Amino acid sequence: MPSDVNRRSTRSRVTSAVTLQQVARDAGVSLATASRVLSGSDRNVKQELQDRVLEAAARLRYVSNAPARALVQSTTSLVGLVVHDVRDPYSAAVTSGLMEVARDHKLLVMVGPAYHDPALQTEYVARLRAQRARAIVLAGSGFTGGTTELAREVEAFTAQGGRVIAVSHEGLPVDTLTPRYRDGGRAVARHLASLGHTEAGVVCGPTGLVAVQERLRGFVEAAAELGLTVLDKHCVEAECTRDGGRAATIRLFRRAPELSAVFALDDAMALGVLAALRDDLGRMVPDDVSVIGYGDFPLAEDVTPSLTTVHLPLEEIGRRALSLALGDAPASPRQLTVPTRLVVRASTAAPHPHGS
Amino acid sequence: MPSDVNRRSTRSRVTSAVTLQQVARDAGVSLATASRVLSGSDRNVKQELQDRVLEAAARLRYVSNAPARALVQSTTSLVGLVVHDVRDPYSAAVTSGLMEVARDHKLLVMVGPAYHDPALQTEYVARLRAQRARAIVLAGSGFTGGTTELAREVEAFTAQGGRVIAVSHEGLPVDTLTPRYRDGGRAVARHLASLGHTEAGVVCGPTGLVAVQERLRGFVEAAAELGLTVLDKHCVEAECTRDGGRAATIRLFRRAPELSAVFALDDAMALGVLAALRDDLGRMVPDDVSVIGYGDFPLAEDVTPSLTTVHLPLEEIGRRALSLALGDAPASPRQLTVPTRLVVRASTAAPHPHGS
DNA sequence: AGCTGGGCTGAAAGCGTTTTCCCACGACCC
DNA sequence: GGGTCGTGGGAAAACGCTTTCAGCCCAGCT
Repeated sequence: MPSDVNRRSTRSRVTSAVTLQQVARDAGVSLATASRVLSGSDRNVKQELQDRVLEAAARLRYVSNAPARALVQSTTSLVGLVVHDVRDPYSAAVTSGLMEVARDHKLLVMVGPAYHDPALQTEYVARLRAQRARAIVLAGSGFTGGTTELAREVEAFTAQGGRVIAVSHEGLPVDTLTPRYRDGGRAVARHLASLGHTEAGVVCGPTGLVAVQERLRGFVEAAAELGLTVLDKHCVEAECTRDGGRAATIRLFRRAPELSAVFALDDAMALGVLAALRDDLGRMVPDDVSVIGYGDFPLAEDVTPSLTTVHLPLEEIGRRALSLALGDAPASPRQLTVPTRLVVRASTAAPHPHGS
Repeated sequence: MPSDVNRRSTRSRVTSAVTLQQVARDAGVSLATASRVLSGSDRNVKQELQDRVLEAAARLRYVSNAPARALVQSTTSLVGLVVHDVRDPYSAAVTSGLMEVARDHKLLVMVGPAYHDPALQTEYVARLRAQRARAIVLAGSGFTGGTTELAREVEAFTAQGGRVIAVSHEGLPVDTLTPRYRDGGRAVARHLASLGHTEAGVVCGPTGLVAVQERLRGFVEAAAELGLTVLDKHCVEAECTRDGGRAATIRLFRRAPELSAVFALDDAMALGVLAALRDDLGRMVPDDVSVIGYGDFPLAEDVTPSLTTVHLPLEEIGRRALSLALGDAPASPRQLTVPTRLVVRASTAAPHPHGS
């Protein structure tokens, strides 16, 4: 075995990476043979040479240069994921599910937060296109409008052979995966009606978001059918945070102190609803007021009382999105859905008799 | 302008990506000139040619092939981040901070969860090395031992010119960034002592984790100095979750019902402590018992009562880690620290007079 | 014995960039 | 007016890999 290799691995400030050429030389074979052994080609290589190559590669801690590989194979093992904000538990759940699949396929995941900014999202897709990512999952929660630049960029990406899956988006010419938000809203109405509630208030997020619109719509539709009264003025809008929910609840009960149930269109807001009822309004949940959230984020189970809410299978969405992205491209964009499901916990109960 | 370019952009199932060669041809210049214009070279190019190239590039929606670029420049715009679990709020905070810096430098971030598994971590570093990532931040929270394979891999990465920053790790030959956990523990003891507490219990996470050990150590040291009694048997260990904290608290108060203060070594556990005191033990916080957490995760402010806890500047750690990684490599590995800080909220108060 | 064919190996092309090197062209100076 | 320099453009090499293609060797057949 040649000794110049050893010399190079001794003490220099920065050695450049070990190349396949070096492995080949070290094993006494040609570049081609080394490549065949290490890149899992279908060509046979005699056992002895194989061993020599593997041994040399291990000794030098060789890992193949992915960019070089990408260049010749014109495909990478990279996938991109665009989320709203990595700190947001919804984004985190989708990410986690997606990474599970990524690991099975030995793919690396590039994650980028878009903070609900279409321009950021577009820029990010462009950079993923430059990287020749194999697939992109857009899970930054869809806004209505402002997506034509994004659509252009997505088109350029798919044109060069990349696959894109959008979650809860609309207006993109790609496969789209959407939770059945409306079903969840309907289930909430059914649940409240079946408990005997006759009137409910809604604490609502920004109505510009598709997800919010759909949740509300399902709820209102079903409520109407079931005789559950939901007045427009009992539907207060606020920021999609705990504080937003709290403030909204205070406003809501100032207008309608007699309400026996509140539906928060998001779990974070539901937390605020609980806080407001307990700390600001002195109402017991669920004895005086029932509270329902939407999303079923990890803490929903842990708060007191534990939160009745609509479960979104976010990890499943992440898994499914990437699985789809790695499968064959369909002839034309598909609209796919995932089910939502009401999870009844301790924050809902029959209304207090004195109320009605 | 040649028309074969237009033809190619019409309707074929999968067009391969636009290349610089095509842009050059389209602009009527050489490959070299096109490259100089688009890659921000320092060579001058006459204004007219520049315009032609830029116009062609925009028209074709050209983005340069990052792998090809990486090959020739032998550097990429990719950085790797290893966390424990993307769903974990601590990991998320570090990630978020790091991504901020990444965006400023136009870097893409590859995130991988290691789930406290050294082997996974090692494999991940190897794959990032293959990608020729520019830097890696290891923020998967350090375990004691089992890291020699990881160290090897990290060394191979730095040998090929990559930079590595470890957060809360030990035993790696790279710059290490660690919160001053012990200071935080000391501050907790001081706070409790100054409120007049004379004895405290501890709800403790897995003692195998460096972070846990240090937090506890600082607390115990300072407690001893200040005359705050912390008996070994009042130090109960459990899983680092809400449920773990809850169960541990019940055990703790069965042994020592007279305790006026509990220090949970992690906020998630502190939530469990609050739940146990309220729901299982019927104690008021902070009137009957003071509770302190550690970590200051986003919800600490939102629970009731809001949680006094030790703030870890996780986003700052993320930012700083990547900034360090992008800076010059020091002659020898540095040990860097970030401050921790007690945040006093509503879960701590002077002990109830009837107790002492 | 001479040929054929199968099984392996190695030389070389090519992937899309950046960058070096060389050349042409004016301007400038003596 | 001829050399020298500076400026800007293009040809070609190089990056590290995969893969095609040609070549070698030996077994098997006629």
